Amino acid sequence: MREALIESSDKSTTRCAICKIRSYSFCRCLHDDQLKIFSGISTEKEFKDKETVFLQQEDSKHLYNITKGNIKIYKLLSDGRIQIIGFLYPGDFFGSYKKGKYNYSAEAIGDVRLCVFKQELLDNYLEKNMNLAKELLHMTSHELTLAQDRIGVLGKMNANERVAKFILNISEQRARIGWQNNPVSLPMIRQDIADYLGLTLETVSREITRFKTSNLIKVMNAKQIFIVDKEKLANVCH
Amino acid sequence: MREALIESSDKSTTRCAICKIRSYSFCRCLHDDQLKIFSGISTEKEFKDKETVFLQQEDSKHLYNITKGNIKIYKLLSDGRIQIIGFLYPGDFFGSYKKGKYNYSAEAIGDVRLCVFKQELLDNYLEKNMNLAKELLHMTSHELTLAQDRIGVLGKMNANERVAKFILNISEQRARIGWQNNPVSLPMIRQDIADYLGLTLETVSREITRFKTSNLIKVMNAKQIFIVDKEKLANVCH
DNA sequence: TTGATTATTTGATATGGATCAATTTTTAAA
DNA sequence: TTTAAAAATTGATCCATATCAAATAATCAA
Repeated sequence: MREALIESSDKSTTRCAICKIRSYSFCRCLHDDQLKIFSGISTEKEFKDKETVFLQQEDSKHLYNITKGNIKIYKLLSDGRIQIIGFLYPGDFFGSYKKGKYNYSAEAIGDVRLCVFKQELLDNYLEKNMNLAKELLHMTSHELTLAQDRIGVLGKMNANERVAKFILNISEQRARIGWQNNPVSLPMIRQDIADYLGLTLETVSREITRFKTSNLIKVMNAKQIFIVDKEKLANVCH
Repeated sequence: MREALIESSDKSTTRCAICKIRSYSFCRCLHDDQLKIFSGISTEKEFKDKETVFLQQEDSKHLYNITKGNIKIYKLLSDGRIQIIGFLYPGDFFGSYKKGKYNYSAEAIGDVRLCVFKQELLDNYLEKNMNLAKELLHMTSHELTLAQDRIGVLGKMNANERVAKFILNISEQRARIGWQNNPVSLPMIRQDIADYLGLTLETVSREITRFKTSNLIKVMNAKQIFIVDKEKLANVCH
């Protein structure tokens, strides 16, 4: 778990002020004068591709906010089966703001930059700032609705529908943070998509091929997918 | 959607003070003097078996807290497929405390009593009471971890494991609110269990029969299951 | 570059759970 | 009670997806 501390406390007083993803993050509710204090209770760290941020069984001491790159959070069954809970984007937070154990493991996909909050410090700050508490509540609540959507996908949808929904979701997610959303770039490998959708990598590959054959998408390369007919793709999954 | 208003505002000033499930609910953080005010911003309503509390597409205006009975929350796909998101117990809350649409539909299982909060009123009260906001954040965060656990179950576990985990979860849930947890009583029908676990009712029935045959459980009747060997049952699913 | 490793696609076969169907049990109504 | 309706069980068959296997493509290190 190599971690590089990027900015010292001296400079970091202005880190939040110049943060490019703040408008997508829970700290967007803070006023300019609060940002200075807030910069002080967080540090920024970098992680390389496949580097572990934390493991499920570890004591939870931090809350993380993604400022650059993607994170995958996953659960491991005792026999090695993996379930990926989510692929996270800049502005998403993960970890835990209360004591206990982490509920999942977190790993970097590609180069990642994270804003790290110590639990107690964040908790203390919440105490003084109702806006932040409410914003965190809103975002956690939103996470919950996303998780519930996924329960619906995994419980009732077939392979065809799951893959279609995945492609559309990724596209929407990217649009949300102002990134190019067509072609959709998939930073994760097929095995990860499979572990996310509760399928095997072979099935994922076959379904993508099927969408390609029926001209709903174009596969530029394994990690770049161009949506040719968004409407038809949407019809597949609802 | 017949709804019976149980207590008038006059008497309700003490309703929270005598509430038996408050210690399991997000309002447990309130002091005695705050309870009087809190009673004023909520009303209690009763629902009968199979009665709808709200539907997914409706504008979300209320947050509900269960004081008696069970609620099932579910999603409906366009072709009629149902995914049950959760079975809720006294002390659990559901609905929405922010404007928008409900993310699922809610229906009573058996006779149910609910504490109903109007969004704006609750939101205003949150503004004045940091403890309550933090408690709601904690509980929402806990809901999120439960939802993530379910993603793991639905994404990676087979029928055998899902049913075992379901029985154990229900048992633990009941223990949590101080109810008898063995034999486990299942208030919902097999179809509901199937729609919760992403299986068919036939498969659920067969798996229960299998556990019965291999002496892990005793089926007193369809809705009462006695766990004979908790350890072995737990070994099935982790 | 070249070989080695990793990722992806495609094919053949197996299987867990769905589907279809019939019977039994339980619950509710008359 | 008796009957009707709903819920649950059990059996037979089918199919979507997993598994096993091989070929191809992309990436990385030397």
